[in-house]
Amino acid sequence: MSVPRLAVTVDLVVLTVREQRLSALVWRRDRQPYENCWSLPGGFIQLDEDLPVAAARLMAERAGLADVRIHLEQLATYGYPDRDPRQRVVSVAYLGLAPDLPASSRAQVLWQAVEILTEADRAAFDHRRILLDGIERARAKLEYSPLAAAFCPPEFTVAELRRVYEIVWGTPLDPRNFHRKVTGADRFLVPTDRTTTRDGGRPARLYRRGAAETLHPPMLRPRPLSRRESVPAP
Amino acid sequence: MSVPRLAVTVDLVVLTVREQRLSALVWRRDRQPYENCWSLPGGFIQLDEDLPVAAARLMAERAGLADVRIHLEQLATYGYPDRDPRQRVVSVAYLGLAPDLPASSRAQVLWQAVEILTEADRAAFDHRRILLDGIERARAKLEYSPLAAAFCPPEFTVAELRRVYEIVWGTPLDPRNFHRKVTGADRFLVPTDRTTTRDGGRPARLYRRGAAETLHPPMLRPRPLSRRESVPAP
DNA sequence: GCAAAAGTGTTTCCTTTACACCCATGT
DNA sequence: ACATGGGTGTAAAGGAAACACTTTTGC
Repeated sequence: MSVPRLAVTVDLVVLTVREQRLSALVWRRDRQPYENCWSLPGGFIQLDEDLPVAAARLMAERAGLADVRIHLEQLATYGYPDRDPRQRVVSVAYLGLAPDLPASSRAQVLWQAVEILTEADRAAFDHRRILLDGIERARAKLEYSPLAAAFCPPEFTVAELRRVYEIVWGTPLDPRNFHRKVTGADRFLVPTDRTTTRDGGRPARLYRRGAAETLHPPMLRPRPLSRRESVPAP
Repeated sequence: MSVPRLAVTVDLVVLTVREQRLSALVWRRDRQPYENCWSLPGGFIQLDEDLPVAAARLMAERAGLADVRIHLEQLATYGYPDRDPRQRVVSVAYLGLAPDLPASSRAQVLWQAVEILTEADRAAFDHRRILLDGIERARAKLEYSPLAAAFCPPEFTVAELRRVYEIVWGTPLDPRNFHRKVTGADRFLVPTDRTTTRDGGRPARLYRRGAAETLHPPMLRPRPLSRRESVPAP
């Protein structure tokens, strides 16, 4: 028996926080299939190319984000037979978290708020599913990793970091308790000797990312409320 | 330019708890490459086959676990160019968690304790790396999901479940507090009206898996101890 | 001075931990 | 009777949430 060979792509879910919205980098399609839909930036991998290398190359070539240090991690692989009507394609999705960068110079590539992308399904292929998986991964990662800082510029204030959490999770957080938690977490933030007043009010200390790879203790997002108790009658 | 086409495989990390050890299902290789090494069960995907379908098929064909309800989830995808010396192969790894089952009838497929597999590197390809990733995923999943029960038979006691946690994490747990936590977690366990004395002592209630997909509150594994404090002088 | 945002202290509540103690079986 | 493991009660310790209050800037 012969071994079937398939086309393999890497697709990129690149997220950022801009204008108070969680946004993703999308490609506006101007031809079939899925003309006038959006798709994730991506492309075929080369025969001699490792997967993370392909992801970095496509980040430059198709997302227009060359020479930018962006956190990139593998998300998942999608391969059901009819996901691309032209041919069988297995796609390895990567998740990228970026600070608020200018979009690519190409008009075809733009940042778009994720609510707009996910509410009306104008997505090509199964890219809405992939985007949703990437968003959920990002939300979960903020709890146990210091990756919220990947959405921030190299130096940032605690309040800016808090706004990242609030926007990605869609939940308000207490500024005082948040401050204590993140400054107390082990090697999450390293203070600089500089401050800024760019957010108004009293000058805020600027921080840089620390060396932590996981957060101890974690920053748990408020849960909807899960216990079976109700208020007992008096 | 033409689209490169690659061979795509699914490889299986199937874990179980047997004889007080976390064990994986491995294939004993009797030919080149990597003759006399172990490899993970797996195989090429078919052209018209979805990835989870291929994983289920290979679980039956190559792992010898047909008609067994085993939790299967995608682990990660491995694709660096030289991982298979014969040809470029991209491999989508799946993680399976199984109760203590008899091994396949085929002598080539057997359960092996993971410490033995990972300590001396007699692994084919990058299968040691894949196995380690699968083990870490399983350890992490026990915290936030009810998947520990996937290692147990359909009906099990709290103590049997606790032994799963202890063996997978390699940590002793307080039986009393463990009992309270798992029986208190929302829809983790549903009590039956039956008991067993198969572990000796007072009869223990038998439970079945509940409908929960995540654990609230989570079962956090004891952390090594991370704070920077030391004992201050009096 | 006043508004605005940063940051600290304190109280309350709740979860987790440690462990004493009782329970129900096999031998 | 007594050994063995199952299961409950409870007090102490630790962490999170709520929020009053102080600090430091811009205007």
